[in-house]
Amino acid sequence: MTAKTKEIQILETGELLFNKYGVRRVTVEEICQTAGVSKMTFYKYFPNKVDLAKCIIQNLTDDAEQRFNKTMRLAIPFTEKVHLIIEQKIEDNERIGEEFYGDLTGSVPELLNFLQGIGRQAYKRMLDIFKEAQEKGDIRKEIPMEFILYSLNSILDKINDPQLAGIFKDRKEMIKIMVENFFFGIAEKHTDA
Amino acid sequence: MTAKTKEIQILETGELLFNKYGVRRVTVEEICQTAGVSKMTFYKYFPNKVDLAKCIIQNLTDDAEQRFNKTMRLAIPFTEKVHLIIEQKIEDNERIGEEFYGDLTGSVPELLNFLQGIGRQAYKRMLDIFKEAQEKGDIRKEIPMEFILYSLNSILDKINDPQLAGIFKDRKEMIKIMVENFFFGIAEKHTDA
DNA sequence: GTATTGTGTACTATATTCGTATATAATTTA
DNA sequence: TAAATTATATACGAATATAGTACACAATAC
Repeated sequence: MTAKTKEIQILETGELLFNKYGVRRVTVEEICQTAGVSKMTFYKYFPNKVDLAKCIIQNLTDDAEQRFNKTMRLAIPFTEKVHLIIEQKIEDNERIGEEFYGDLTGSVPELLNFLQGIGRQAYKRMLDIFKEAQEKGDIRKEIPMEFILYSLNSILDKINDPQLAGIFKDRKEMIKIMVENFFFGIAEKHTDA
Repeated sequence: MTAKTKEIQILETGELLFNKYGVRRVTVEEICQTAGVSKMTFYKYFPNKVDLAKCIIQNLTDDAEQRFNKTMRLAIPFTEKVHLIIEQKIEDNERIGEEFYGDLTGSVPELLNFLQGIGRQAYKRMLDIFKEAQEKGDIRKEIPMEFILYSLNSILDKINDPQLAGIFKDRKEMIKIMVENFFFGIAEKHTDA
């Protein structure tokens, strides 16, 4: 039927189940049964459940990075680019279900560090892009890069703040608002680049 | 804040979590924490988790029955009534989430019997209504009531058939098609009653 | 053939969950 | 206020579920 390797079957099944129920509520055996794979095969490819989750997140992140780079290389005005990036960020977040994400920060604390690590990498990439944009004149020159740095960190932290989560109807809405506010609050007004 | 009793808080929390994750994946302690209730209080009102699930289903069923009776007492044509009933049935099904329902028939077999019992009660009520409808001329007289009985049973059985589940995109779609087919396949054609 | 890859079962150790006991706090009622 | 009711928090043993491994065997690829 499917010419997929067992490893890919496990990865796809994991993504499906984790998105639906979160990491905590899903067992290794359940993944195996759903994927049509024996437990031994699972442990051949992944040391444990949390590592599978990490692997899935890593794949999703790599995908997101590729799309991000692709968009950044486009020869379009900066503001337009930012719009595309925001839309992509929202799409990216939709690919990790609310339950999956909830477990990352809550019941499986090990994954929180992992995710924060990934966040920091993304943060560095963004910083380079902002520096470049500032040199090009897309971001106001008088804003210290340290402030942008601080603001970005602030956003990354707040994403996991339960108090803030209560203000918005869901996480996606929160991210949308925050990212839009961040970008367009610092963007130099200009109609074309 | 909420003037709700602890028992109602537990019931509402249970409905919420069971609908989202199914009975199997939710623990008693989780219900208690989410409901803001101690475990002792839980066991004061409910002997165990499965019994809570039963209670929730019973409540939903009672609600559905009330709405059903209300609709049946309306002075409108039979076909119109059937349309309303179908819509209600679909709404009823939407109130029990896919995951909740899945656990009822799968991992928590005790609940299957319970649900089938409820199904049989509903079945008796329906039968009376069909008899009345047949006398009134809303259903073709030449159809033996035994066949209607058989067809109804057949539908109730098939709802839990995993093979059939694969044919439709989801359970709701399946029920909609089956109920519509059942009703309008036996309905006497007439423009008004 | 013979590697390779995968399966199925059984098994132990560990972790989770259940349900209860107990002592204490908060609230209601008389 | 005193007594009764209701809820909580913690701890606990028992039952259950899950993790991860060992082993013997089957299917498939080369």
